[in-house]
Amino acid sequence: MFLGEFRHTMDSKGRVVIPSKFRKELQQGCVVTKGLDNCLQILTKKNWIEESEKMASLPPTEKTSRQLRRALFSGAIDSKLDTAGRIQIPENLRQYSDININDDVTVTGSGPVIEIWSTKVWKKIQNDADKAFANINEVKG
Amino acid sequence: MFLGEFRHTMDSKGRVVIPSKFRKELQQGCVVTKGLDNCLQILTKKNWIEESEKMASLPPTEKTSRQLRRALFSGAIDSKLDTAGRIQIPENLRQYSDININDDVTVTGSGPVIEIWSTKVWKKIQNDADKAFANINEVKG
DNA sequence: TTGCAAAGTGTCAGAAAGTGTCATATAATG
DNA sequence: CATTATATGACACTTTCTGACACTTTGCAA
Repeated sequence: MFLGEFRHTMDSKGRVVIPSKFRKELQQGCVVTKGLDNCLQILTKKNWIEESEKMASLPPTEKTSRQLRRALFSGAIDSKLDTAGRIQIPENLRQYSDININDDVTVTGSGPVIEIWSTKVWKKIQNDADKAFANINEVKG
Repeated sequence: MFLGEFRHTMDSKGRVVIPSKFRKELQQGCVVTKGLDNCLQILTKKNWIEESEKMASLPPTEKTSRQLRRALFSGAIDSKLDTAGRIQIPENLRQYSDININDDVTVTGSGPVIEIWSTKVWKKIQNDADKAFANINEVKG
């Protein structure tokens, strides 16, 4: 179970530090995938296998299942932490998440997965979420 | 399991570099075939045997299965990586996939198989695939 | 047959990208 | 406050990519 919010930067080689609290669970390797709203997700090996097996069992003759398979697998990458607890983010995922070299990055624990955000995007998302929350309360009240 | 998305170009002799992460599994030889949606597929020897057996067992009386079988077998070529990790794409498969000499090529891991795309085509396919993927997740969430 | 052109294959070197390690700075903990 | 752990930048090292070029093979035609 991953919890919390952490600020880091992407180093000049495209690496991001994973908060030390998260490292133990990722020791056996992890998979980075595209998440919703332009974030990246880090899954444990175990978690990934569950997700991908669902996908692999879909019939390849159907168009939507082909699409799903392609999106999931092409957007994923098998990885592991280096000795300094960092993870390498490949070019295509950097583009997807809009995180460039030396950018500020926010790493959040989100239950079973870890999410990686461009801090710029994260702030906006959070702002929107807060607004929505405020509105709900106004309506209620 | 093949994962990820990689940009390359087809060299002036019709060869494409296979990303280093994929090479180990292809060391024993591989088969290149026509895939659906104008991509090319690379299968491991083992995978090819399984696929082709499935195909051979389809009833030859049905038109679509005959078509599939012809496309699969006539378009297939037994190949191997050269010492630089490249693979030669024969003329008929280049035409099929719309990849010309010196074109940009995207190589994607798609679970059990590798797919090779003209980057132009891939961008469109990827867009569709990402949409389908986002929809599924929205519904799930 | 012989020569020529087209296509395929092998090898190499420079450039680019990725990886590992260390030292210092910063933060967390008792 | 002292001690430990963590984060970050710097740098060296390794791997991979790419383009170039030469060699081999094939098919065709003189």
